[in-house]
Amino acid sequence: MSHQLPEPIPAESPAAHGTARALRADARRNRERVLRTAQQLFAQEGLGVSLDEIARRAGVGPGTVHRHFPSKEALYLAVSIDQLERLVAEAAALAAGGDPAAVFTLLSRMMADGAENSTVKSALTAAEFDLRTAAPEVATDLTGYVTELLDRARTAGLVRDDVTADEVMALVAGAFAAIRHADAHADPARAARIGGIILDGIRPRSR
Amino acid sequence: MSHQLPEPIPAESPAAHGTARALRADARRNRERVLRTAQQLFAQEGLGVSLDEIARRAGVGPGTVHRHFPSKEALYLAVSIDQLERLVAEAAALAAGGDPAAVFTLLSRMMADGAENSTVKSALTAAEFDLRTAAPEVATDLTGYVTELLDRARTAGLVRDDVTADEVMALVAGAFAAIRHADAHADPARAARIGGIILDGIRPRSR
Amino acid sequence: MSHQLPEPIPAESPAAHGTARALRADARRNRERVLRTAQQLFAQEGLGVSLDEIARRAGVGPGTVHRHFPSKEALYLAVSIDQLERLVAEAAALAAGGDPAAVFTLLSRMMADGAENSTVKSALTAAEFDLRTAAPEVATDLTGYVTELLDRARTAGLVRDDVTADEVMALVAGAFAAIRHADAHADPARAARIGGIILDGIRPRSR
Amino acid sequence: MSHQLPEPIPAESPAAHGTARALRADARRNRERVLRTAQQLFAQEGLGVSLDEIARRAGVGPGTVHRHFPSKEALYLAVSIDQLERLVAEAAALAAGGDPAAVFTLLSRMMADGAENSTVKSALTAAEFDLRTAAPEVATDLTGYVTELLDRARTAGLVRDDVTADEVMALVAGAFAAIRHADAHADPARAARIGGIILDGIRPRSR
DNA sequence: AATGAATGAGCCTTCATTCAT
DNA sequence: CATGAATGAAGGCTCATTCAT
Repeated sequence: MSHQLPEPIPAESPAAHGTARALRADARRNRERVLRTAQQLFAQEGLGVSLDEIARRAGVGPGTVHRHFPSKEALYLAVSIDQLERLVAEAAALAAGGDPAAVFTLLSRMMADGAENSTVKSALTAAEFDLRTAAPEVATDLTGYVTELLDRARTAGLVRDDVTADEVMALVAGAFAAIRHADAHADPARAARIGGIILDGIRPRSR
Repeated sequence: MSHQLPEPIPAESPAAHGTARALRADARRNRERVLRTAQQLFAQEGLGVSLDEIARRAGVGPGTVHRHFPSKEALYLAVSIDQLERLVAEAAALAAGGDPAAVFTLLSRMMADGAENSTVKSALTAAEFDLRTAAPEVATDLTGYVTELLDRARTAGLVRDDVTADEVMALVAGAFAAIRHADAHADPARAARIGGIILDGIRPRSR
Repeated sequence: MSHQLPEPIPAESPAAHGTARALRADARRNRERVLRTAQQLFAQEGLGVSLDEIARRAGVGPGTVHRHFPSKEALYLAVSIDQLERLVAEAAALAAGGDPAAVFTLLSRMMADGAENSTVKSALTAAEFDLRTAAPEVATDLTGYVTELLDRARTAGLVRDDVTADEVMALVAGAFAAIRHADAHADPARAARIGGIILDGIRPRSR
Repeated sequence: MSHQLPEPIPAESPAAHGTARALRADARRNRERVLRTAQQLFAQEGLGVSLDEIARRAGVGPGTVHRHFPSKEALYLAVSIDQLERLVAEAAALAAGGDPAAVFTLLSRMMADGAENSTVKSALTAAEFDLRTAAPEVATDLTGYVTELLDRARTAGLVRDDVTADEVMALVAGAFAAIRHADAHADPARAARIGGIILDGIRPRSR
């Protein structure tokens, strides 16, 4: 939402004839294609994939990739932000509902996402490029929702008193890594068990 | 005969103290230096660091790195194995003692190591190069000790019945990632808290 | 549609003359330049020349060489095949004519080529990389024509009965080496004399 | 003979005690070993072989190779000269006999040598390093004998009037290449046939 | 005099980025 | 705006040569 692309104010556009509009639609389609392709390839092969490969698979020239994403880092961040935004949308929906255990739903969902698509993991882990610096708002948005849901669960006695939202986020990143390490990508039951153990860790020690 | 150590007229030698007996020691020192430098740089910057950079920082030529470690993978594996071997040694010591809670000690130690030096994490995660293939014995040894200590703890009722050694190892890898994600490398207390939450997850739900 | 040639408003185009239609022509020119430079340098210095040197002398970057010829072997083969194809064309033309002595014309021509440009020699010698494997058709074509012309000459009593096409080819390679060894590259008369001696060897002992 | 190694005048040697003599014998044995190994490897693999490989196979350290042959070129030239010297010896023996056809014997022998051991070929071809510059005397010696034997054969009407010793040498180099090209190294009969054709070329056209 | 570790220039190749068309 | 050719700075690795022992 607050992260729209830098768009040259379509209303005021000096060239409002048909062809320009068509091109812009094309451009957007290309951008989308590159983004999607990059997401897949980053997920499958890691950050090592070359931009040429991404361009080839997206069916565009390398120059086109560059026009939309001026550097590899920019593309990587765009992919990450894209994924985060989806999570934020889910978090918002859960926050709108009244379930006190919604944090667990959200966290499970995050873990599952990460298990399937390790780019989310990378996105959150932000190991190589700094997502928090580049797109502070989305990250903040997500943390905000997690905080809200966490507080709600705490009030209901469903999570330990001493655990913070930051730590919970870190644990999600940890769950990704754990699932990945156990090669449990493809075994949802096993991935769920590992994620479950970590979630159990944030539950209160029962009396 | 012709291969005797070339002793430059021992009587007249200007430096007759112990330090003179180097050479092969020098080679070993270089190897050690490269290994240590690589450990640091891999930990700090990831596998992306160039061998030339490692050589430069170790104060040797690129060829020297190559002499000791004929490929980047070989160097990486050497670093990983080196670290694993230390863990195995610790695990052995703990197994020799009788503490039923020794798993927790070992796991805490592993997590702390990983927090300080994410190469251990990489070593365990073995994402890029396959450690399990290259040095199966060390990895097996470690798993063996973990299994032993885990069983002992289970017998004492200190861990859940349903958790396996593989999962525990995966959780350690997850803890590394979580600690790293929380930027808690440098904050031992925080790292300990995060690690603690994960360890709590493998404890039995108390009665 | 979206992939049409981007014609920058043809009506207003400042340069509407023929010369503007380059680009792909540029690429082809570069390819040609690299090929020619490689031919020369391989001929002068052997396969030892570095690709960087070839690039430098062709006035392009090393990457450009790589784009057109993905490996040194590929470049070498391209050079060789290029030369062979010219020979095959000549052989075809000679085969089309009716001269029973055409073999000698062809062989002389091959020797002269080799004298000027020892890459042909390398191409035929195929010492380092295997041309016969990589481009079997061209090599086969050439041998085919030689066989045909040789048979024709034999029928006319112009060559010994016992000499085969393979041996003739080998002798051509030998002539290259002989001419090269005598430093007769630049002295056509001398090169011709040496080549002539070898050709005389395949003529029947007269009676 | 005139090409003996630079030997520090044994008679005047300041250190004439036993150990020095023993060591010198060792050194000579090493030199011989390296030379022989280099000969083999150059012949089998070409100039591409590394000095380390030569050292390893000769059972000495790389430093030892360097002590005897200060550069790769020096080693290569030493190998070549060594081979040439053997040819010169043979040529001298043939010149001492009275056979007018001795040139053919010598040339056949040279071709056979080259077929078996392409270093001789390289030595004569002197493609990469310039043998004629580095060791003019041996080359001159050989050419001298060839000239002598050639003249004698010419007088006896066994060779064409117009062929020179230089050309004959070049043809020998050509024969090496031809034999090599025909893959006839291992097929002496075939190699002989190819060599024979070339020799026939220098015979007078029979009346 | 031999050893073999160290050096470092250079090789082939890759790839993010720029730019002419 | 898209294209894709060109660029050129690394990267990993090799190897002739030097040098401490």
